Amino acid sequence: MLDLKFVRKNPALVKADLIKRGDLTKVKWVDDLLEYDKNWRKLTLETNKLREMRNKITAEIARLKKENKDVTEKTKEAKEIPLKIKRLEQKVQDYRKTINHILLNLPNLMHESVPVGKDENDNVEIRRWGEIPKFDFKPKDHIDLALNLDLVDLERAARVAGARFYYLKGELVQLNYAIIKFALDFITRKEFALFQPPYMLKRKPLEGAVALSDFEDTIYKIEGEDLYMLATSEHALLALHMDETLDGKNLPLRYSGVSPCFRKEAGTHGRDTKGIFRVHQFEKVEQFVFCKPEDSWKGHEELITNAEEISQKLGLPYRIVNVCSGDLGTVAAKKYDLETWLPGQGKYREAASCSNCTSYQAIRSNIRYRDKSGEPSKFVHTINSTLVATERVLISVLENYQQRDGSILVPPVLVPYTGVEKIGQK
RNA sequence: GCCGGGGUAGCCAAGCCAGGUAAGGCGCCGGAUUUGAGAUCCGGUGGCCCUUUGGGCCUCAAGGGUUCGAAUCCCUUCCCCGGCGCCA
Repeated sequence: MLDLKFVRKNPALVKADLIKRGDLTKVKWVDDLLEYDKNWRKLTLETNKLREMRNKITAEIARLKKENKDVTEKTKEAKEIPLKIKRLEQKVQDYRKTINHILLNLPNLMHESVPVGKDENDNVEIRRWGEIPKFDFKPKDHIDLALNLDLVDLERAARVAGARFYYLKGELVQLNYAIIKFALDFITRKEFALFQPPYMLKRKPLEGAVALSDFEDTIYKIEGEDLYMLATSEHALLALHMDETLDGKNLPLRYSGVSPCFRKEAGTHGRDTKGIFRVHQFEKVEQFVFCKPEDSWKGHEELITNAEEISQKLGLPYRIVNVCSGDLGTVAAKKYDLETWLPGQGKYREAASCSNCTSYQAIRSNIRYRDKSGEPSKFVHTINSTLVATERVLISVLENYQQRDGSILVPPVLVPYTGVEKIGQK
């Protein structure tokens, strides 16, 4: 979320950003926020004055008792204060809750390079890599390819778990783990520290990472417990340093998480319903960086470069788009999507996503750093990016490496991991 | 899941039984001293608010209660350690 002190000083800036996002209803919230903040500060001061008075009388009583003097008079005087404090405190808390609620629902400030636009159609392509493969036959989509080779079972998955679930089978399971291991080796060489995080998180750490609407739209809740299924290891890696003040000389902290990801995919009915493109669970290797504010934009470029390098090594053509203001999401200040070419669909589709969240997650999660002892702490910046989301990569490999006979060549860099050069050879 | 012991500042800890200004040590930062380093000495070392060379409030795992006053007493929850149980 935004820093209250920042909004206090720069309300016009915050409003202008909301207009750029096309989020006009929230513009008025900024004025409301300032009003609540004013009242909150006024009552906080009053409460503190009362506390001061109480503390003084209390100390007086302690002193008199030590001298064995009568305290009934003072005690009577003191008895009246706590009730007043309690009443005021309640109001202070109410204001604070309202303020926090507004802050939690205001989106991040965007970087100036974010294109203004309404939806994904306004995203701006900034570069392409790779030759779009030419086939001397009509390329199949990943569903036909996988079903023909008996590499997935979607019907039985639907019967036992529902739509958007799948059984991966045989060599596709091997390929899946080959990609994960390949990615882990890659990111280890880049000196990222590996983490396999908890696959469930409590509400509080999650609130530090995501927009509140995500709790309804994307995140699965465990019934009867304060636990939520992990939607991405990004959330668990952020939570790792919740409420901590990091030592500035250890920054940046470069982490990589590997985990399954569980998502409700609410509101996507009718889109990408077939196959394993949009599913309720998948595996992902993630990059996550805690850094100083002045380093986050450079870091953002580094993470997308890493994701691109993986696609290049796998030989998968892709393009990078700069996601526009209307499609950006609440927490990111800027986001690149990496879209790989899918011959079966004849278009580029999202395979990875790289966001600079600036201080937005750090403030929500209360993660600071300090350069020198005695200096005031500052909020860190956080950056996250997919390295590989395995199911999306599986689709891309299947479609780009398909052969006329329906078999699939294994990308050369994966052969050491799969032990075979071709999938589905009779 | 049951029984027992715990959670105090960046870290280690005293205080809790018996309510009355959060000891002490380490680390770190700054200063003094020194040719330099070390040793020594002095000061600092979380968050918030205000009329900001200053002042005040909050902070002893979290939340509530009792009290003029709670780290200390009572209740609830979370987490850690040990033992038992269960277990891939």
